[in-house]
Amino acid sequence: MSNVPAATDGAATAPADPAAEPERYDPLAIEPPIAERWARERTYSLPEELRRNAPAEADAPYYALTMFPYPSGDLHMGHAEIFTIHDALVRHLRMTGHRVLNPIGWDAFGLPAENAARNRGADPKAWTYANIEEQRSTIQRLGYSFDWDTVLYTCDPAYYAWTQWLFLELFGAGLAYRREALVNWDPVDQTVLANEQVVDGRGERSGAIVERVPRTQWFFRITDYADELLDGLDAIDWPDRVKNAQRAWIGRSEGAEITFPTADGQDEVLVYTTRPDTIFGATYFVFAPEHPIVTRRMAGDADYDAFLAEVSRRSDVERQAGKTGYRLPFEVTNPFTGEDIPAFAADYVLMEYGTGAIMAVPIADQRDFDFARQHDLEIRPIIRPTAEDGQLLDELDPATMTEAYLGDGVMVNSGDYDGLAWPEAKARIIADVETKGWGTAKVNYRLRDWLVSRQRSWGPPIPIIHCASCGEVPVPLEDLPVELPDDLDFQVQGSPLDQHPTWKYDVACPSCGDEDATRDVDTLDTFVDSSWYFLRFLSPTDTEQAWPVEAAGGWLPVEQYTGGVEHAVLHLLYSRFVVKAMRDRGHVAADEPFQALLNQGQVIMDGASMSKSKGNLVVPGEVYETYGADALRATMLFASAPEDDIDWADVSPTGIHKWLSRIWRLTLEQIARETDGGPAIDADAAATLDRAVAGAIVGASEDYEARKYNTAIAKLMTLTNAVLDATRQGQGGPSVRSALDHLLTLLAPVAPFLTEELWSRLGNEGSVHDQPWPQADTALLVDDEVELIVQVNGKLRGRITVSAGADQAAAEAAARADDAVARHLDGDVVKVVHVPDKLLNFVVKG
RNA sequence: GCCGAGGUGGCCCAACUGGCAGAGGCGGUGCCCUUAAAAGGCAUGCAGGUGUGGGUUCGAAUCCCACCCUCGGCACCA
Repeated sequence: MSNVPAATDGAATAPADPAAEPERYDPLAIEPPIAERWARERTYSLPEELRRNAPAEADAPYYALTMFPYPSGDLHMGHAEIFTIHDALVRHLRMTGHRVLNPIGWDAFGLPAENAARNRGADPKAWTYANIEEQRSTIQRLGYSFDWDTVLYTCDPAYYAWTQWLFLELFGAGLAYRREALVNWDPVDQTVLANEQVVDGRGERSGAIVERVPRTQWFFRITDYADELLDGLDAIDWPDRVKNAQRAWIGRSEGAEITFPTADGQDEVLVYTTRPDTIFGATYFVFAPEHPIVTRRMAGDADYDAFLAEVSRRSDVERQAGKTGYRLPFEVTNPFTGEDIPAFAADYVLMEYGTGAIMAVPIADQRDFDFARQHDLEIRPIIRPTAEDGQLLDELDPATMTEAYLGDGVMVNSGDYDGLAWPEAKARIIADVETKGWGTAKVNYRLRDWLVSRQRSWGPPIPIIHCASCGEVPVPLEDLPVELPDDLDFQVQGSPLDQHPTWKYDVACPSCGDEDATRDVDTLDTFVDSSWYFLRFLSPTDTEQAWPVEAAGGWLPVEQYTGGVEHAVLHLLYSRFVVKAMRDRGHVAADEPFQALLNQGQVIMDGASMSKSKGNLVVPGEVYETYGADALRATMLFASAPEDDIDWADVSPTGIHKWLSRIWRLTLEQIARETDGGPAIDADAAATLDRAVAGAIVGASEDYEARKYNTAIAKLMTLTNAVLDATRQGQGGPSVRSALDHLLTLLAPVAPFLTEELWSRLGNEGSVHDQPWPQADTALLVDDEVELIVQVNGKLRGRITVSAGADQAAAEAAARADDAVARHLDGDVVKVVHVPDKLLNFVVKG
């Protein structure tokens, strides 16, 4: 980088008149010109050849990524926090010798733009880009050192052409398919949703209670990767809570599928159970209400139709409140007992999980227990509880039980299996089931396929053409992107794209040429856009390929990903799936997209989340327009460790501003002394200060490595105080200058503007951000003498000074010579504990 | 209900593999500067033993057990 002149004209205008007011720290004056220069000169861009090719080891390549923002408006405090953490990380990495790939873009498709169009008549594209422009300007004003050469927008046809390509790749691999299923319908947003987007029975965005409706929709076959998605978690460095959330979401369970014949011999029903050992306790049988055997057998039954209608109207919340059941007019035979047991249709059994039918064991399953109590069904004890040591406990008495028994025990009333502990019984029964041909061992997952189609219009059109004779035909690659029309009417009820007068008809079947073929009118979920954007950053303008495969091999996985925990099972799971699927198609070498993940905490206010309606909203603008970007950044980082929440009511930008002002003043005073030749601090003070510098380098470096920016800043404050102490009488000299140079270098990732300005005012070469990370002179930190604390029976009784590395004998002698200690050594000394250079503890008896 | 994180001075927040509890900040108080206020400067721990009860240990904020509270996440998945 070229030699940087003083970032403002401040240096040139610094007053030589000693009587004049000293120049005050004015971040609002010094920051904007530097920010503009970084933007103009693309200071933090990586050379294109480096990014488009596999990087060399010697470059110490590092892909640091922060979740790209959704442009719903200007940046909020959460954005400022995560970008600040990420930027401190990136700037520190650069100073420690890494070539950092640090891109930014916008997750620019999505419903808010469409809602703005519907409610205010805005053009979704114009609305989106206006918000992006506002965010970009704030991001640059705050000094975040992104690479502006690789900006991407997911709503740009140059981007979504490749989102559509990705869809077709998956379609070609059989990983994208269309089928009818019971799906989540959001009546407010007027679209279907993925399971991951439904929280507590409500749409994640709209908050509306979702309805379960049968619809033909597009899915990605993420369940093909369920096992790998689960096992892969062990190899990545993510917070446990995110891994656990994904494990729970994938929900692997081991059990068996067993066939139960109907008593009339007409049908065979497959059930899935994780507790085949409890089969002797199966006293009734339950089908999902929509189970095909039931709907076939009950066809034309008005009473049952009424039940079905009732059940499908119930929300999840209602379903959990009580279990609705319908006694079916046939029975099912338990293959192990030969008994015929009553059959029900009930909404607590889900068609979408397992086989849609269960054997009900009320003694050992809480839901079956509840249902049995409600419908007065037999609860048969087939397990006798045992204590931890295997000791038999009292037998269960169904008459008095209030809940199912889930603990350890041995089988009873279970034929040949009596007396076995249940894990053994489970293994034996599965083996016997297989031998007899009644079923097989089976692994099941809670994870469902990813529903990706949306009935919305501000998203990438699904690149499929429907033809009466050829079926679902992919749009030929040369015809990508399938572009959105720019004259959509957002006032219509339902999907604007579907109701566009010409768009879907203006196409012929690519296969047979049939003019009656139509385009698929659904768009892809925004989570599809964001499931691969980290790959596109390598070559965002490439028209030949989605990403350079070679380069992707070198840069992926992203070494450090930072972002919010709200994506634990959405974006973060989808991206993992996409990378694995693309890997299997030969497009990327990595197994995982993100090697390490850092989830920042929330920015809250007085213990509550901020919102306009609560009137406790703080926005970045009001902070940086008062105290500057550096103060905003330092406040965020100092407030807490990155993963902890920040309560804005507890933090003080004024305190940080005061500290930065102090650094400003100390540096300007030093510059004045160097100009005027003022006195130097004495040798003792210089030695003390040099030690403080070495200590700060060691401490701050460790903290930066561990990303504990709050304690790193605390150590820099300590160093500032040391400079203050040393210069109290107005002296300066080389040690003070060195301390300030080091302070600025160590502070650069946190406060990039102040440090850049002062670095150049001190007359240093280049940018402070291009300096190598300082190395401490650790010899300064080695003491000849150390203070040893002396305890008697663990209580502090004295302090003695001994030479460093003194052995126990020497330390003990010195300690006994100390009056304060000797006073407590009346009894018998039974033991002496010596921790070299730290502590001596006498254990005294009596 | 299950899983996870966490309870340390008035407040936020530190304390490496157990080893002097307090780094750093906020707030408070006093003084200086000022016509005054704000801003700034200087000084000062202001008093508490780490949520509760046990245990291990020479020694526990740190490890173990039980419990209480707070905050997140997941909850009919057979």
